[in-house]
Amino acid sequence: MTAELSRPAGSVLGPDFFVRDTLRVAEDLLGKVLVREVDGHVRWGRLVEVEAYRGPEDRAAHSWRGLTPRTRVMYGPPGHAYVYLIYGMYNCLNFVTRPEGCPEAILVRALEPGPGVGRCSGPGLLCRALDIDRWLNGVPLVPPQLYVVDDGFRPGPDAVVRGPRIGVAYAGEWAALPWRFCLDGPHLSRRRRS
DNA sequence: GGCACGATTGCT
DNA sequence: GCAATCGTGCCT
Repeated sequence: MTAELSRPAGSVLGPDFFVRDTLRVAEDLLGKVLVREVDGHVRWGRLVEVEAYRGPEDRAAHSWRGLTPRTRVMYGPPGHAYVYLIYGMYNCLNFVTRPEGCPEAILVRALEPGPGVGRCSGPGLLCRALDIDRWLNGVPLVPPQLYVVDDGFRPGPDAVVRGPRIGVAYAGEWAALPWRFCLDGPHLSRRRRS
């Protein structure tokens, strides 16, 4: 069987999708399918948890400190992967949004696992499950390596849950903004508080 | 060159 | 509660 046959059917999201307002893109990403292909082997999962980061004014965003070697990709064109190493042991995957020169991105925090993907709640484990590391930093989100597909699934009107972003308590007032978007279910990195 | 710390995770 | 583990950003 070929890689084509096991790819999810649908349209690939391009720069015109990611260039829009970052909060809007984050919400619209819920339910879309993240696809990773390694050596012709396809793995995918449905996006159920993402967070918006809007620099340089957003103190929680890496781009808060401006243009540095690490944040260069965030300043680049939309529809590219921003991957960084965290705590020396995990990678985190982001999608760059907004036009070139506007350093914003969306952190991918959890997937509903599809074929070839084990349970992977949390940005570090998700990257491990999909074989995503910093060598993919800066690559465009196009087939076959790494891309996002709209397969027609649409969350129900009340399915989207918003809340404060995880792990950014240092960011002062920015930490409280409801810029984490989830589809409630068993695959979130942290369940909604009762 | 040195040093503090992190958009995490799992074990005590 | 805390250690693992290392690149990044800021300081000297």
